[in-house]
Amino acid sequence: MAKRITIKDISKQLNIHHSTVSRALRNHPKVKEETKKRIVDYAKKHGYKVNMSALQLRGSARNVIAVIVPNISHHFFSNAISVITNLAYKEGYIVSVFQTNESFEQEKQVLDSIIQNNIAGIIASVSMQTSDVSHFKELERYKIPLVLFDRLVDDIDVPKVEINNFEIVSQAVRHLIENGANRIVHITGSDRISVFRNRQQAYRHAIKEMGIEYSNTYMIDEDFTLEVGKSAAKSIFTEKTIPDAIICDSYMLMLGVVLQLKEMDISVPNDVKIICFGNNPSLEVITPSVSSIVQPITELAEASFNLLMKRIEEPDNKQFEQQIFSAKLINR
Amino acid sequence: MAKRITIKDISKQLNIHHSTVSRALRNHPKVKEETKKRIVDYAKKHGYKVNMSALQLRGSARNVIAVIVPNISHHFFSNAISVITNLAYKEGYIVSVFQTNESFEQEKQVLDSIIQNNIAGIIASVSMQTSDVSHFKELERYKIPLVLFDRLVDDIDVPKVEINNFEIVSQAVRHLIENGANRIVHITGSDRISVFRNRQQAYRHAIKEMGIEYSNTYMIDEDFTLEVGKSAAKSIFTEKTIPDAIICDSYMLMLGVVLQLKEMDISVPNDVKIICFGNNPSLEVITPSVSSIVQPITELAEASFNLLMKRIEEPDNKQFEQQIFSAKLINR
DNA sequence: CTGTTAGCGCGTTCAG
DNA sequence: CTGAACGCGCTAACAG
Repeated sequence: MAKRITIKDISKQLNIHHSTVSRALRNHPKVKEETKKRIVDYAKKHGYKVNMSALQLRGSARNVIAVIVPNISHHFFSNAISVITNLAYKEGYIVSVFQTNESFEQEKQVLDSIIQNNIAGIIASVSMQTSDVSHFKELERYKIPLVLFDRLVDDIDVPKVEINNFEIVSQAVRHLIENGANRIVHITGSDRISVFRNRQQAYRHAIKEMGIEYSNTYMIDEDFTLEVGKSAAKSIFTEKTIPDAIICDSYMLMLGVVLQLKEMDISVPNDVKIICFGNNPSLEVITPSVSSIVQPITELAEASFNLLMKRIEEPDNKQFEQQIFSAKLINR
Repeated sequence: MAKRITIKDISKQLNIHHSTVSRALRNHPKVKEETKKRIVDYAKKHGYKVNMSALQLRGSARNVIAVIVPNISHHFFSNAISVITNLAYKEGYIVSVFQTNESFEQEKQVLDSIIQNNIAGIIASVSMQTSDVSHFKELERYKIPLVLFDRLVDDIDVPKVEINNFEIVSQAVRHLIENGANRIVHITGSDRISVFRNRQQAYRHAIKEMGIEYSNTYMIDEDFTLEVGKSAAKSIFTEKTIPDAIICDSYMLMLGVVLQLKEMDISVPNDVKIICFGNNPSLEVITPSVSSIVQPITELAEASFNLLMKRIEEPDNKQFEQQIFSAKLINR
């Protein structure tokens, strides 16, 4: 049962004290070049690798960043994770991903295991079912910095990164109305989450402002899957008054909606215009064509990461920035 | 600077030796119920959490699984990661994701940092530029179990999970030819990777078998992006003989191809039929319509995870299973 | 320049 | 049933 080689193994073999070996490997100035060379050569030859667990235990290093998202496989989140992973890697961090599956319970468990694992910092998008945030507040006690992105909650004071949800949805509503719509439905997430709450407020505010009476907010508080989108469309389009436009807060939901409308022989965009949130390049070739709100995912992810780094470097700076990036409406 | 609470802190407060505290928290039988209760209550009240780094250092626990993929944001991989993360979580593991960006160098570095971090096991899909596998072989020395999935390499003896690439591509070729195609181009990855090599062999074998002369394998050994797909199409469709069908090994490449053909006013599927690999639900609503080869991602991910668990539980069992799952051709 | 010592948090001896 | 001692791998402080 070969064990992994340690600093002590090297020290025994070379008859040098293990602290000297440690110094040599850390490139400490006060080690004779010759012994340093011997040590480094031996280490390389025998595949010595530091044991991070030991460093973590000593408190001298925390090299893992946690990213918490509701669903890794959603295009928006997987892109964000991809960007964060590359940035983190450059800074010497590893990324662990955690998936809450939109469940409050799982989110709490996830935070638990993060605390157990000596993690350097967290970038999180909260689950749809999160209302109570005490589990996030608990992180303070363990001095684990937290940055929220996209799916924010209000009652917690940490750096936050989001897009201009209010403005972009207002713009979307105006755009639809100017193009003849007057029965717009908004398919969205739980109003516990500020992203969705802001969008809902924008929606209501804008249709009122434009003098429209019809208002229909269809709230979904589970994972945004294609199936959920289908059943949303089914229920919306069997009401007495059916809409002539849809604003959909998720790409996946939109796919479901489009498929359902196809089945019901409702034509897009003739009978119903659709605008959805989403950067999926497939949108370019999707028919019927759907306008979309493109989010600057890379910028969001970069900003989140940079804010986290700042928090890690200056743990006592309690000035929490809130950064807002602009999404763009692409008309198709 | 509040530190995190440890077993010793509890022991001091309660005037009990820390070893007893440890036993109580691990629910060791020989601790008086009363003291156990005192300890557990105190621990819960003050938010005690085990320090995993300490456990790892002692060698009593490794609770992190690494997943290595070329690009996290590709639908196939993000789905696999999502499935693996959920399974791992149930078994008490955390998942760290690593992205090689299709680079051999980064893959080597990734393995380095995995070794440093005392990781329990690895599920990997190799990068496009990987030919030499010595960095993977090095894992043996550190007793870190490895399972390869989807993107395999031959010269290494570990459990492997893949789909029936040869059969499904043969089937795709036959399907195209039976539907009138006789100039099929295959847009694929590097032949260093067995997935792509198998598909290329299947392609060549099948067109030969069907008595077709035209043969065109377009190999790409970088990340499968939309842009790469576009430029592939551009170069393919400016040759003297242009194809009437395409088999495309990636969804993203296919999107690029379709966009480029649109620009060139080449009609799909009238002028060119396309079959691509991919499970993206967008395929249902993409126009022009594209047939696709659907991979059983969930099964692949589950199998990989289970094989890894087996390797972790029986590290000395050198019987390496190779599991093959069936993809399905969906005609559109 | 190098060796000694101590301790990070924990669980497992081995004694009582 | 509980306490004392040890060591996992590493580095920092101290002593030569």
